[in-house]
Amino acid sequence: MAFADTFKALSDPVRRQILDLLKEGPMSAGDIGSHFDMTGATISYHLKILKKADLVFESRDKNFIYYQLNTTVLEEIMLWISSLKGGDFDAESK
Amino acid sequence: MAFADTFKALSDPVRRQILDLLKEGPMSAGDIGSHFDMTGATISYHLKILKKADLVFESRDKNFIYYQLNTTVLEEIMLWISSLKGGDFDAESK
DNA sequence: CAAGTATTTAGAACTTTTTCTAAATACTTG
DNA sequence: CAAGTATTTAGAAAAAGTTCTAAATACTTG
Repeated sequence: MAFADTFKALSDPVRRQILDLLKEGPMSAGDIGSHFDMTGATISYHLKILKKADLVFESRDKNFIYYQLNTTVLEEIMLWISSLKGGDFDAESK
Repeated sequence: MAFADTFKALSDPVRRQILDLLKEGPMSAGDIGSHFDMTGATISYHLKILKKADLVFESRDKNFIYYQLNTTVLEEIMLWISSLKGGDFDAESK
């Protein structure tokens, strides 16, 4: 939702790992969970936070809910970070 | 120190605001504190976390401790984020 | 529609983070 | 060195975040 939510969402290692998994493509909640030693309920909690931060979105098919990366918000984060580095983004990348 | 510490450090709004302040240049702990409605002890706590994450470093002069941005770590963060966006950083920025 | 699978929600326990107050340390200068 | 200013440390209280178990919801298919 907001800038602050995105940073909060990214601050947890489990959630970053979930995002890494989703680089490969959409994945059901259950599949995601199978990569962790945690209950499905806990995974669901993390997915909710990622969803709230607009870092993922879901789509339903049959009995599954598939989660997918949403990278649009990352742009904003990159801009903020590069602003710390003293200005323009493109100018720095040679 | 580690990747995870950097994200943790960036997850707090106060700390992000401190980094924003430091864009203008080095600042003493007291000066930084004067921008917030918090005790100096709390500011000191946040500075410690930023320092541990290598996002700032300090230098002493007279009776003051000046804090300064250290942007080198941000590179790593940017790389991780851009990797989520499906690969190369420069290739995406047109 | 009943039974089964997938996922989420609720609520409690535990852990971590943030903040404060009070005291300690560090340095400067008369 | 004493007094003053700047900052940090310690420890406690409060707030926020993470995880679990148990139960609820949602959807699918025989």
